[in-house]
Amino acid sequence: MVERGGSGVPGGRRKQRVSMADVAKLAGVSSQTVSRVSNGHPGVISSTREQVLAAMRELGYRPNSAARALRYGQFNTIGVILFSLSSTGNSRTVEAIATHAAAEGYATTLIPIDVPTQDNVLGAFTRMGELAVDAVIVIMEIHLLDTGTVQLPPGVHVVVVDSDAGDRYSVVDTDQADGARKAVRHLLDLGHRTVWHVTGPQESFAGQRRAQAWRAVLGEAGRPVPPALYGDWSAASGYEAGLVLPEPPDCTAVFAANDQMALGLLRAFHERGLSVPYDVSVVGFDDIPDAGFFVPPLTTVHQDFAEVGHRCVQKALEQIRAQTEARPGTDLVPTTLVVRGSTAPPSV
Amino acid sequence: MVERGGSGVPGGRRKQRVSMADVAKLAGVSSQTVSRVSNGHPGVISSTREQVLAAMRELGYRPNSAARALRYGQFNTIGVILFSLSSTGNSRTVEAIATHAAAEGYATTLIPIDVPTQDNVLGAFTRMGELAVDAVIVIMEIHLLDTGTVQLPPGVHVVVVDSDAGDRYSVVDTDQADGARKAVRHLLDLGHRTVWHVTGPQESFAGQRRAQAWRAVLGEAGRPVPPALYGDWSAASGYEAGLVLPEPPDCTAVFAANDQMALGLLRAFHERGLSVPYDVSVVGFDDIPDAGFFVPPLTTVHQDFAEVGHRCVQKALEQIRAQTEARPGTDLVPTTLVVRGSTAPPSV
DNA sequence: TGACAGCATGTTTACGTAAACATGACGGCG
DNA sequence: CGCCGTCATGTTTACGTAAACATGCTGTCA
Repeated sequence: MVERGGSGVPGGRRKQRVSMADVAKLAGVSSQTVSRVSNGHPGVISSTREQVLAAMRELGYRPNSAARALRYGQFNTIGVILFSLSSTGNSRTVEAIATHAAAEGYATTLIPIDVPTQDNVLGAFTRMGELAVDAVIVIMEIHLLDTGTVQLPPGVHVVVVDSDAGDRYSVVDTDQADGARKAVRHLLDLGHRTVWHVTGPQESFAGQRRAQAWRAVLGEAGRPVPPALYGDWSAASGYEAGLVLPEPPDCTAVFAANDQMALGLLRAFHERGLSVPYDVSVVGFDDIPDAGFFVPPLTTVHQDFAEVGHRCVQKALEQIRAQTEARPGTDLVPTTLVVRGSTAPPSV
Repeated sequence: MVERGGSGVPGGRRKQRVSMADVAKLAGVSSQTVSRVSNGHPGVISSTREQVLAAMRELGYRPNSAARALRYGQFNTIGVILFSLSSTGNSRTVEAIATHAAAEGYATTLIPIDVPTQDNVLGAFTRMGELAVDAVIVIMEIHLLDTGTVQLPPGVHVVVVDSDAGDRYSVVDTDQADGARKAVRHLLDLGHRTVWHVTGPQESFAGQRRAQAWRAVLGEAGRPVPPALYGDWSAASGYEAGLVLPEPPDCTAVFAANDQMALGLLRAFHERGLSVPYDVSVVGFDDIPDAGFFVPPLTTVHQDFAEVGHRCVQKALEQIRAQTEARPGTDLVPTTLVVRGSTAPPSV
């Protein structure tokens, strides 16, 4: 391949990118015609089109998306701000977002926040303004955002996941409360007198909602409400909780705020010589792929992360296309209870 | 806020974006001076700088990254092509990529491939050419890529994860073989006569490597090589395998190619009334966060996904900065064996 | 036959930024 | 006192694309 000589660029780094002008020159047409071919516009006679396509192939032409974005004022990109990708649901939500966005011709840009301090979140939002993004999906406890200082750049649309900010933002979330209700009611229906609860981290909105619902169901049913045990989503914290829970018949049923903590519980009970589900019933939340293979298989609340991601993209695209501001409101994705082997009527 | 009147744009959608020219007009300077302030260039007297900054604040100016990218010929973005984000390690690798990229001022764009057919991969690569990306990290069995038809756009740098394509691409991967060796040796050292193996999917490069190493270690030690049981990474497939493995003393040790299949094994053995580790020892691979809370806690090979992601970014940035083509070669990240409660000397 | 519609294609311009070059004022030194 | 270097700032231009407008040719119908 020969170094292009005609380029007026003096010395240094040669230009690697093939532009429309290059294609146009080779095909012997104007760059506008190349543009029309490139975008499939009508009004190009087929012989010309063929010539242009041939030139494109020969030079390996690819449209420059920066120039396109500049021209159109759009990036065809959705940004996702998140704290951690490792947390159970996030990666599945993000995957769904990326897949659906791709199907709509949008790319997905990740904006990770290593430590969820106010400063970092703020920084991410600031950076985001400079980022090539048409809309942003925030997967994070929203209370980190709303100290008032954080100003979203205008023209950027926002959808939020896992949050109580439905009054200010457009929110999509799993119906945490309903899921938790299903879990607790299932245990009560089996005949348990009451249900213990291992919570998520206290600053987690999802965790709070699950705990609230747990408390509410017990209250409505007139059952005693045992003290909550505080976990942090990790199996380790579930294990810790499992070691300090009282023996049956004081505790015959536990609702863990997620599956990993439920796993920790299972291990703790196993070590204590308590049989699940005969001595103690355990219900989790999330329905991670492995949940069916715990010992025993875990009864849990299934979250449809894919649907959450899907709706996020829908909402974001709606906003982009309609040029609307985020319409506040919360969109709840329903859950289902998956009954497996970790729950049974109390044996006492 | 008042609709700007001076804009020559007729009718329709008003321009939302504030440009340097707007800031310049308000501050009473040229747009070049605004550019200098925006980029922290020297040679702007502080009073002028203040004026410009004030104007920026007042108008809410944010640099337009499309224009920047066009000017610089760079996007400050790394693309990640992947098949699934849900697979154990991928989400952690991607998270590490995103974090390290962000630290270097690069955004991370996800290019998901829903079904790993040749067509789709090809499509992703084609799209990628149009995508605003300076380098690409491919997390995927590479053999899907190299039928020869797939042509990477020139000027895009590539790093590959989980592949044997070290002769053509720059590859970063966990040292699969060494990890598997450690697992098998650990079991032999405990006194087991031989070790059974539940593999990953046959088209997985990582799975192949682990299986090869397993076979090699047994061969070197002069032990019989039992038939491999074929799994697909899922706990379900591990469970299936666990149901058909022979009773001790024919089978006293199993090496599962990942932790989820090991989990399935544990459940199968539990159902069969076999005690782990007294009747059968089990070793996994990955060291997922929950592995320590399986029943019993799983002995497994720890993969440093974060390091893999880190090195990917390093390599990608090296290529971008040096304007070098991908230097072929494989960079292996070491593993560690984490011994927990699922392995013990054979009781027979 | 001439005017005009319709169509393929070319030319101009703008998108927002920043490098390269131009300008002009001021101060120091011969 | 005048020349020139330095420094703050302005002006021009190019990056690649595509809309808007311009051009020129062909064929048709009055």
